Amino acid sequence: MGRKTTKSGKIRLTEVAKLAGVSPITASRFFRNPEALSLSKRERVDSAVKELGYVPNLAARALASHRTEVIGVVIPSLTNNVFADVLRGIYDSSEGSRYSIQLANTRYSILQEEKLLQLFRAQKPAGLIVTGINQTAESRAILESMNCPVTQIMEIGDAPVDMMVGFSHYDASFAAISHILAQGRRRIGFLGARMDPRVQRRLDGYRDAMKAASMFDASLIVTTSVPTTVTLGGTLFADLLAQAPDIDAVFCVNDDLALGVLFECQRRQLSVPRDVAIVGFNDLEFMASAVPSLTSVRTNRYEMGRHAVTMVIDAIEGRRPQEPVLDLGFQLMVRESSVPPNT
Amino acid sequence: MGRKTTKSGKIRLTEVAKLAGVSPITASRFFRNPEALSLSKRERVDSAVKELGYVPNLAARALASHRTEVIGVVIPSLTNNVFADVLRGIYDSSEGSRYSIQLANTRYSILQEEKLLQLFRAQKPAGLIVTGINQTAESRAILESMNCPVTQIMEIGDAPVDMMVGFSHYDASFAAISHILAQGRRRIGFLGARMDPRVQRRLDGYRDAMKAASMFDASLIVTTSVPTTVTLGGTLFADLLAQAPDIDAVFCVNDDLALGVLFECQRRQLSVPRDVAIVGFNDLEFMASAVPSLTSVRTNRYEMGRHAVTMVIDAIEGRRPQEPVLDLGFQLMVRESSVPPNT
DNA sequence: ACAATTATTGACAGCGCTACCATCGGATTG
DNA sequence: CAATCCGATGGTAGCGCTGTCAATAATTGT
Repeated sequence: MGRKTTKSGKIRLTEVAKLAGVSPITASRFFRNPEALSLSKRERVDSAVKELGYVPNLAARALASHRTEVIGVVIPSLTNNVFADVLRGIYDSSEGSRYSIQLANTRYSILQEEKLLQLFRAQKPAGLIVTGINQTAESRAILESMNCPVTQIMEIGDAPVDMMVGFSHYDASFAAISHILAQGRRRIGFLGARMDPRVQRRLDGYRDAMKAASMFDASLIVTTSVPTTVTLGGTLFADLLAQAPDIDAVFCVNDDLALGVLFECQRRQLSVPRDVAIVGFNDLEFMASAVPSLTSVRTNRYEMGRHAVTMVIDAIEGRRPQEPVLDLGFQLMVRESSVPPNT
Repeated sequence: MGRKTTKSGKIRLTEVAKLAGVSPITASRFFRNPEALSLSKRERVDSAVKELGYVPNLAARALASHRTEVIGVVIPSLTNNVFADVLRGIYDSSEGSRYSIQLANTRYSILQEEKLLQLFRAQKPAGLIVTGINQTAESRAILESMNCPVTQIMEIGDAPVDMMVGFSHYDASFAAISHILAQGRRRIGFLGARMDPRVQRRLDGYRDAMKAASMFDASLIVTTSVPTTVTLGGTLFADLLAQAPDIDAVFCVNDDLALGVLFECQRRQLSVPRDVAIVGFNDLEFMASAVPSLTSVRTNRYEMGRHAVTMVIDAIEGRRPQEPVLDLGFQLMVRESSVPPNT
């Protein structure tokens, strides 16, 4: 009579309920709201589940409950190291919870984002994490109509769809430029690639900081919509030198560009930081180990992912945060590339 | 009477069928096997779907059909650039298909992998992509019992669970070492971190190439189980120099380590390649742009992702490949860091 | 021209679970 | 002590779709 088979046969909730001597609905509640069961039944169901090796059928659950346990994540890039860290935070935080992550990649296209959100809407996710605050009106309408918690990540702003976790790219950039100015540099170039909204705000911070110091000059700015690479950093730097040969510092919107600039300086026998100071953005791991070590703005990417998931899950389960906008800030990591060579 | 509401109300397949004047099952077939419908009905259903803005309920579909349209992907790391490229290929190829990707991260733990595979088994995915060929016996048993196409990626071997796409890490490493030896270098150090199975095979290739040239010396090898970073490359190189001061070349199991070695050489005023040749692995983008440019082994990561998905989808739909093992090979990208300075 | 075959189509039942409400003791209250 | 309430439990009905198989229409061969 040993039909307590672990074989992936027909173990449904009904079987569990039978073994535990309760009704199926009680067994169902064991998973969704165990506190509602009396201790004795809870234990009986628990051991029945274990004995039978029961695994819930998620499709049936979703169909019957009109809900899923999926958190959708919309990011613009899979190759950008920045998002790799965010994703790691997201996956780390979602493990152990009942929710699973469904990833979607917009490739920096807001139209693609709109399509992906439509897809998500059809799936009725339990929660959603989207990148940035520059959705199209249509995307925003979808998000607002979704009837599930939404967290916008990577930056913060005034009008969250629901919740936000990020930092001010404008402030971070402003702080970086202020630091460079404080080192006595006057002709600070700006190098930007793949000018997404967050990079635009870094440019705004640069512009305002330069204007505040009466150092602004449009010919110090070189940008392109091309995706970032290290090689591109060198190219942009060459362009910058061509149009403003007297620069004494470069602010790069990300660390890959900064590394490219460093290599280009080596190629041109320019001394860093004597001839040119270099400051990057994101503080990827290699920045500390370059020669000279490179100054950068550290952002809390992993934590951003963790918080985003936690906020969404908490909101799904009714624990809404006091404050919907969470500012994770940034830190300027001052290194050799931006301070006087002989301090 | 204009109840052709686009409002996300109650548009089920039944409504579509009614509007199209067919039975629900015919409407259902429109999605799963449109060729089976007569042209007239196909068009009627098609326009009904569009008019009503019908979106299939995936949960109901999964419940009724005992299948999902999910392809599970098991990778060991989210931060490793190598997998970022593979993932990009996977997501790019899955877009436009009916299948969605479910990602899971083992963090290089084969026990974690086992757990994740158990989870996947419960969800009955349509297909599975797993990293490497070193699953536990238990994992392998799960994979074989899953009754869905499985593709192992990143490397190739003799006994595929089902299909494979990758390349020989042993051969790639052997080729790299042969190249360095051909440049007249004799004391070639080996730097390895996070010694996962694929890195181990690179070590095997190194060892055999060195032995074949009668140049093998265990004191030339420095490895650690710590995860790779650029900084670690410098540290390992320092260790190597300490235990074998006479080295004239370094082979690094990945490009991050190689970059770290380059920086460490700059710090120690060692000339590359005159004093030390450097060769990396993977050919990340920055290798070409470093000063000097760094030799590396190019691997077709993006293509690996693309092929893996294509193979799985084809197999799901009954188009099994002639040859279950696909070798994508590698290319040695010879650059300044490994050739004589004055050629 | 007629049986045999093949392409289309539909009826029925049910996938495994949970929403909704009903039930039923027992505790609380005036 | 009856009226009320509450926590714990169960019964009934589907959720929206598709597998199975039978029924019908179209096609073909001889």
